[in-house]
Amino acid sequence: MSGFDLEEFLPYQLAVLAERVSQGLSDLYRQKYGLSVAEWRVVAHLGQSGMVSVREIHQRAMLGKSQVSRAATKLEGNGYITKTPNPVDGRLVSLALTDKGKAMLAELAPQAMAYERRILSELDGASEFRASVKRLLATKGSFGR
Amino acid sequence: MSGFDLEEFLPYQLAVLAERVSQGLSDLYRQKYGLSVAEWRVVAHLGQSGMVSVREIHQRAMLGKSQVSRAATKLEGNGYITKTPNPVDGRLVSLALTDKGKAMLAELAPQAMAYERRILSELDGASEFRASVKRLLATKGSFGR
DNA sequence: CCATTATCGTTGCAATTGCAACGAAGTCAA
DNA sequence: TTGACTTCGTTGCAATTGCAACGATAATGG
Repeated sequence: MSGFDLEEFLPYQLAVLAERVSQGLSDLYRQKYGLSVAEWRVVAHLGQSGMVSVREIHQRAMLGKSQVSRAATKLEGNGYITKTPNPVDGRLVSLALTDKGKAMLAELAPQAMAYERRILSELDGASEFRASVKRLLATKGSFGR
Repeated sequence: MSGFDLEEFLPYQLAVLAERVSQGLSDLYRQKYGLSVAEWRVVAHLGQSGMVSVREIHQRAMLGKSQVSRAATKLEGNGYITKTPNPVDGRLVSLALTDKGKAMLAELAPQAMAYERRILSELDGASEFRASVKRLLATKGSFGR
């Protein structure tokens, strides 16, 4: 009717694709460990960063402050991470993986990477696709304003 | 620490990218018409399909039944669409744009397409990127199971 | 024709979420 | 040092969401 086709519209396609990919991945860590997306991201981030504040994860993992705070509380309750006040700056709370948390990540990480490989194997020009994604992500600030 | 880098992880990148793109777009239609994402998708879908049932949109626009139902109710309340029981199958509710709804879409569609162009202009191999996205979307069913 | 089963859209409810407000802690300037 | 201002993390609250249950309608099978 109008010259607008939702199914050919990039923002829509990206939303659907991201949702699908995220869903498939979440099956991995939800089934076995009951993690939410936010919890998974916190754990994954801690895996590479060692000991970080809530704020740092909030910024780098694209999660709201509340999400990180609540995810951290729950992860602590399950024994996957520790929360300790930063001795230098009392406002900060340092998060770190426990041994149990590390073990969980050690099991999940290979599966996650295999999942990623499975997705990319659908593509011929996978490397160019990834480059495009990174290129778009590098555009700081929403595209709109 | 572990060999897992969240920021280089495709599912994460896709989620962030989709969120960003969606956010920028939503600024367009939220500011002027107060539409939610679900409402926008319903309107956009109706723009090309004419008269469709709730269920059809539910399937094709990747929205939950509840989302479509509630979006439709609100859109009807604002005078953008009509809801009429299907005379052939009494279970179905046919949705269609009103003139007011068509006018809104006629104004928003060009802006949305311009926004899409702006995003793609960030890329050199834009067409290949789009092809990859479509290719991945064509993979029916979550990648996981 | 009737009984069973399936489908559609709505709605109640519980869980999740974002937002704003808050207290605690730190910074800065006078 | 003190007072105003900023930053960090948590929490209360309202809004949004998904899920399941429901009533209404249609399809199926005997």
